[in-house]
Amino acid sequence: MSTAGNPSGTQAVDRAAKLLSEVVHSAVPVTFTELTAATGLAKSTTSRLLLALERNGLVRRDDHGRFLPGEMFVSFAWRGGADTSLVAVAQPFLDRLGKSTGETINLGVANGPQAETIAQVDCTYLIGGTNWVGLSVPLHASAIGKVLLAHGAAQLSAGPMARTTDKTITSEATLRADLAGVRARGYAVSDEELEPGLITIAAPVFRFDGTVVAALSVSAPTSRMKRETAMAVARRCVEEAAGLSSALGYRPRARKGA
Amino acid sequence: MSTAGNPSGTQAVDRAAKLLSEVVHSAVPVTFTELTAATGLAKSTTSRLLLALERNGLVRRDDHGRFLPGEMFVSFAWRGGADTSLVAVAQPFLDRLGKSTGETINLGVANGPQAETIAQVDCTYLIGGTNWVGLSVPLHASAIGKVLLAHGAAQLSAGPMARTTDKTITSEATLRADLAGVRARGYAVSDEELEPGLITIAAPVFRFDGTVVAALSVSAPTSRMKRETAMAVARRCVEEAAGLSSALGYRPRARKGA
DNA sequence: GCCAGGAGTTCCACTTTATGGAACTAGGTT
DNA sequence: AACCTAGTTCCATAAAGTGGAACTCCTGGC
Repeated sequence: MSTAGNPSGTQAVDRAAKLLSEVVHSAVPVTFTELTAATGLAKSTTSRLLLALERNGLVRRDDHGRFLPGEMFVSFAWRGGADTSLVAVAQPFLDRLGKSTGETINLGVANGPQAETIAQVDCTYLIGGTNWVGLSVPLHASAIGKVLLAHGAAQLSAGPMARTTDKTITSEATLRADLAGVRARGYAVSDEELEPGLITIAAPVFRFDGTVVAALSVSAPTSRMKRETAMAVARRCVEEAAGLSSALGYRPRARKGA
Repeated sequence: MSTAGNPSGTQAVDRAAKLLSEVVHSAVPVTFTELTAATGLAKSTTSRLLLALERNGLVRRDDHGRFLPGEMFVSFAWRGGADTSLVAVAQPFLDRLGKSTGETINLGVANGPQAETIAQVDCTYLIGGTNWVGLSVPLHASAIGKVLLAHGAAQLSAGPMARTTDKTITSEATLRADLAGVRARGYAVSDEELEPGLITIAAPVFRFDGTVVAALSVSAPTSRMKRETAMAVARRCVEEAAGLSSALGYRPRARKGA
């Protein structure tokens, strides 16, 4: 009647999915009336579809009759769905960042007293990063590690900080100052601190509750990462990390979602 | 054609939901063919419905074209859907336990060095527990706390253990022995260890990965909780806790789900 | 206690939309 | 190259979904 133009014939399912999406993406329980308004469907249609969704465990009602995501979502979440699918959610953001910078992109998380790379997009040049997925690097020397440290997502192990290049930060005071900078700027830089000739910039990925769960990074040889380039790259990196955070339910300042 | 007898007219949505359910509840990615077989739908129908689900972010395909839960599920999980909905999932189990014992039922989780009550069903007697939701109790003196401790879901704070009654366990060795008993028996008992005249029995609630996330408890005045009653109550409590665990995706011994 | 108004569900004639067999396309295997 | 197997697109058919109106159930006002 109004939306028109469905690629193929699946109106009922599409409408049901739209309702579901409203329910799931809302931060608070949604009322029947809000749903009819949001989707523009007739009351009768909305009612029937919601009943079907409820019957199938896709939505449930709270004690005021408002709609919440159903058993299927909850069960998925409890089964650890989130833990196993960070890479999948992140992929589009990595790809985009890779396309716009041309450099090697990585996603890293804390793994004990190290930073582990869990996803990568290869650079478009002949000279660049090899495959780092599965590799763990020292927290204090890598950009990803510094982001995780700066936001309390990882803790340094007790021992002294290993030196891997002559630029590696090994003093606790220097590191502390650097981490403060990371928080202030919104991104971390490792300028030949891990390997000579390698510059990496990394930005934090936040979860719904504001905690940092991962870091997104761009790595390039010093030859391709001059000061001005670095600024632009850092901005893009922060942008994509913010996009990913948002996909994970992070809402920067507001407490109640739209 | 076969299933027949739908309460009301929503075939397409029901079928789509069934497909979705297969995908979400499977431990591993599901192939197109498995889905046609599992649901008994025509290839063309399956194809159209899956396309619709995919278009709406309810399923996605891995690189082999197999189906996985989509962005909507992942996003829900990352937003902490699990954290906020334990009570909702648990409610039916609490209610059932409350109905069959008539006593005060609680659900508790670890909160720092204490056990916090997050849900309750009031007892059917005039004399019984007041409202404990939101209250935190010492780990070593409460049944819920002992369950959490016994399964590594909570850690005692460093200081000495506070005595609240003359039966409170305050020696580390005694507590350690008691916790071993909790693991062996499958439930914990606090017999006037928190408050004189109060007996509580608690059983662990497991998550998909076998870790304990909460404890389910039955509390009664000593006057109503004699030895034989206690045994029956403990059995019911363990039963319901197991049911709840199962709802959270926990599969006791098997690794692969049904 | 009764009536008014809002919220949601059920009914039913209408017709749009989903259905499934068959034809078709895309990979992979012998 | 011929032959499977897996999956998508087509299309006539009819079954399923649609929405307006009637109906039921609450809730609050007076």
